[in-house]
Amino acid sequence: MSTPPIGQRPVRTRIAPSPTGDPHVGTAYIALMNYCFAKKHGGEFILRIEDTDQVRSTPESEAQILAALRWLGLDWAEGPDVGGPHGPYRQSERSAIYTEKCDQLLNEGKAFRCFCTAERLDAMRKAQMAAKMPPRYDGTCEHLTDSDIAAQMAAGTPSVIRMKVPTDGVCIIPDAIRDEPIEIEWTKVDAQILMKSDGLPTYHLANVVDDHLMGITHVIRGEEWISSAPKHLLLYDYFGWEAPALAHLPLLRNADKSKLSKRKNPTSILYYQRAGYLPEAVVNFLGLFAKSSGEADEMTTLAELIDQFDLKNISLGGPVFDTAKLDWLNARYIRETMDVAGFARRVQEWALNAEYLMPIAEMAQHRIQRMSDLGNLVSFFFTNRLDITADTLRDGVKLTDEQARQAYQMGLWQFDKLIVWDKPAVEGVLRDLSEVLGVKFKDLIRVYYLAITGSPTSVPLFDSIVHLGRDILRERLRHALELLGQPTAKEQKLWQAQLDAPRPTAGE
RNA sequence: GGCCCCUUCGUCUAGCGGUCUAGGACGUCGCCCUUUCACGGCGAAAACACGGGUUCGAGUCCCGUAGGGGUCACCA
Repeated sequence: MSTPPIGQRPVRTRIAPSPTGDPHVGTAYIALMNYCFAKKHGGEFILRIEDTDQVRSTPESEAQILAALRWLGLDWAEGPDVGGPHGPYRQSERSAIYTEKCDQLLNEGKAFRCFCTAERLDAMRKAQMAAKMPPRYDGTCEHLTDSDIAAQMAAGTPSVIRMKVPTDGVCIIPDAIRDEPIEIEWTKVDAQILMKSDGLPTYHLANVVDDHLMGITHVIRGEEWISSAPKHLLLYDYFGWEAPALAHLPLLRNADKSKLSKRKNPTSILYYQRAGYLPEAVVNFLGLFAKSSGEADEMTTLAELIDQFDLKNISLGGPVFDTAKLDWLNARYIRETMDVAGFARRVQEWALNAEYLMPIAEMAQHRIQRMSDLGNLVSFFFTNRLDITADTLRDGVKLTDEQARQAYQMGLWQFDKLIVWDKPAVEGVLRDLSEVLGVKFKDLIRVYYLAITGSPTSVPLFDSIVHLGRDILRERLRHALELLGQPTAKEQKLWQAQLDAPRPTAGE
């Protein structure tokens, strides 16, 4: 019945991704740290899907994240696909648990029902900002009487549940990779919404409840969570649970030091896969951020990484995700860890496999006379960066350079917005773009053919884009902009406005 | 802006008061090897953000300043 203190229990860590997009290298990095920590201490690493955001979560994203982590070799002992004693491992299937826990807080007076509308809260925050005050919930609903609440409920007014927070004192947050604990005053902590009006919990509630129920002993997560750590610690306290040890890892950065983003860098694991990186090289590269390199060879196996793993070795400065060293490592894995036959096999697995080849064969079959024509026709499917110049992009093009640059930049924005990645969606973006730019569809398509395939004529464009995937597409468009000239901040603003302007036949 | 985190070569980092005229790796550049390219070998340029303390002595400890980042959602 009585659980031993966390320090005496077997280590259990988790990765808890939200399935709202492509599998991110940041997720892989955090997962690797959790994985290594657990293995180092003979513990277990588990996977939980945090899909309480009904609007943005998709099953496709979940499947891709699982596949990506598997590809990297970070196996989990428990998870939505493999089950386990603490399931279900998908938060959308655990609603009843959260409702029960939340009701408990409500009954104990540690949380309260709130009927404030989004509009009122918006106005409130604006006013607070204007008055140079930190935007915080103003407590309007905190002291409603039971009859007030009953009346509102009876009237069917939508409501959320918020947690109560102390009005004075400071929250001490011990952090496993920092020498001193972090301190945050309780007055700086907002009355966080625990339960949304759709009846699903927010991250804060679900995360705490699940970490406890799943026996997580160490929460190793990104630095972006530091400021909400007091809420989590308070929840553990409210429930009378011992909080797990916390460790906040520095965030991976773009070259300009901002938080790693797909706008400035390829961030999808799928991209690195498609670009021909080996999973062992990717893991090795990510592991370098947590390994005190000293004089030792930086090429290390996952086993060595685990063996030397220590949270204290992690540098606190956010590392720039610069893949130059990844390229070098990948080259070494290619030439040092496999013989020729092994290398040939890896290449087959990479892109010369039936799954990847089939759609290409379908597109090419009716466009060639000899099989030897295939190489020139579809080589763009097997390369990362195209070997082209600015003049390649102008071959027979009716658009001006400026229009072409707009077409590429706008495409970059619009393709990123697509939730479903299929042929009609891709075609929709391009048709829409031709309208916005006021150019013939045919003329617009040509500049895309050039940037994507490197040739003015090739296999069907929309299918090609779908098959290449959004990451390679993004890279090709970015490359095209590099060649033709990066849009200035002014141009970007202008073009963005042009896209946002209402149109008679609005796409999307 | 408030709060919080962070700060050694271009990048990843070693350094935990004296051994630092600051070490390694990637990248860059040069030379060598070589029918090309790559690999490999040798070598070079390249950093302690700034200002105050503490100390016999500071990259290492303390305090400021500057800079960067994160966060302030019915997203995680």
